[in-house]
Amino acid sequence: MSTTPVARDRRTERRTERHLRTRGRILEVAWALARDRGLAGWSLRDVAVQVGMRAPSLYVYFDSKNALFDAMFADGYRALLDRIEDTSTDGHPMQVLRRAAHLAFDFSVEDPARHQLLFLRTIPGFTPSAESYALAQTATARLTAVLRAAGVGSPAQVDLWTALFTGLASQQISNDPGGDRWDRLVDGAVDLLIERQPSAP
Amino acid sequence: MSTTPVARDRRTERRTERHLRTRGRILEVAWALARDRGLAGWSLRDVAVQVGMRAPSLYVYFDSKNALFDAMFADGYRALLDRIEDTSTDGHPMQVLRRAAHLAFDFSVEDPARHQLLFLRTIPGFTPSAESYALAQTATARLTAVLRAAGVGSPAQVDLWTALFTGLASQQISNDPGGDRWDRLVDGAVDLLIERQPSAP
DNA sequence: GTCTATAAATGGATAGAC
DNA sequence: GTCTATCCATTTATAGAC
Repeated sequence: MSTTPVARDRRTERRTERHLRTRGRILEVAWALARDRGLAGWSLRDVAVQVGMRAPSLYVYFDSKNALFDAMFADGYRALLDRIEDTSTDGHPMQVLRRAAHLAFDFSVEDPARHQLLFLRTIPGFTPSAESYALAQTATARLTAVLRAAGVGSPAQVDLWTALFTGLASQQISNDPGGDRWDRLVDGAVDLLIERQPSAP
Repeated sequence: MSTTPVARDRRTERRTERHLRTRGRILEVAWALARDRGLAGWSLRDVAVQVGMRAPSLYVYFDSKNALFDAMFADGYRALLDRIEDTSTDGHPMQVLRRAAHLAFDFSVEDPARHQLLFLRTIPGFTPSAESYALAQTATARLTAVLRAAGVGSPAQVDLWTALFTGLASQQISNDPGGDRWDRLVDGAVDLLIERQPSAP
């Protein structure tokens, strides 16, 4: 058995890697259950069963259920950040704003449980950790920068923008799940915001 | 002891009245707890204690916890209907729409738990009964009629209107509770929708 | 790292006495 | 109508063997 520091580091590394992989699996199962039964409709036991272990083993990877919620919160905002990075900011400002609007709308509608966790406050007793919340602020800042660059400049305009498209998504989720009744209004909503806003020059 | 049919009816009436009064008290306590700890943050035991009884006694008044949620759902929409009826539809369409917008916004913001129960779908396993849902539809129809009369005519416009002001309220609740960051945007949002330039200083 | 066992609390709901 | 007693299920979480 190797006992040199280097060999020990390698073992630790592999162990950490495996640990992180299992953590990721747990996170994925939790998301699947949340999507399937609602954000608050599952227990740690349910997660454990689907991962292939017993509930107590989960505590090796997460300190508590709220810690798992926190990881989901961070994971959700990381996904949003990725989505923002993957979205082109090329073209006419109007096109950029349309892309941004659909990005926000689709991101919420495609996963109502995630929408609920990230943008609503519905889990009694859960508050995101400082680290996770910082991630949320980063995502918000990144989206704000895109909007500013496309002419939606003032903080008030950004706030209105946010309210409008999360509002459309919320209505779509609650009142027409699987449909497109509010989806069809997204482009028109962008037009409304652009045409009415005083242009820069 | 009186045994005539008339006397018996009077007793039944009083008993029913008392029953309804107790039901109302239970409902009020449930709302208070929901406001205080979140819509999903209380148990039937909690309600019973604050009403001054034990949990099993609640079943004389409600068949299940979901039945209590259903009563709260109906109660919330009745409150919204009352609010609509109490709001004047006099004056310039612009004034009417502003009143309607503040009505919707304030109704949500002043009671986030009610907003969550009525407008979001966050209680796993709860679906409003047909009767309660009919009440919701009545309220929606009533609000739609007000908007139509004030010039927000098409269904798409009404949908956009709804999304916008519930969206503003949601943001206010989640991101600036107790503040007015999104409250200040309500009047400007009305201006946007009624095809006018934003109001001058 | 995973398990069994179990704590310890909580929850919704029912039975039956009074 | 209200109570006690209790069921029965569930849940988060911990202790400790392997």
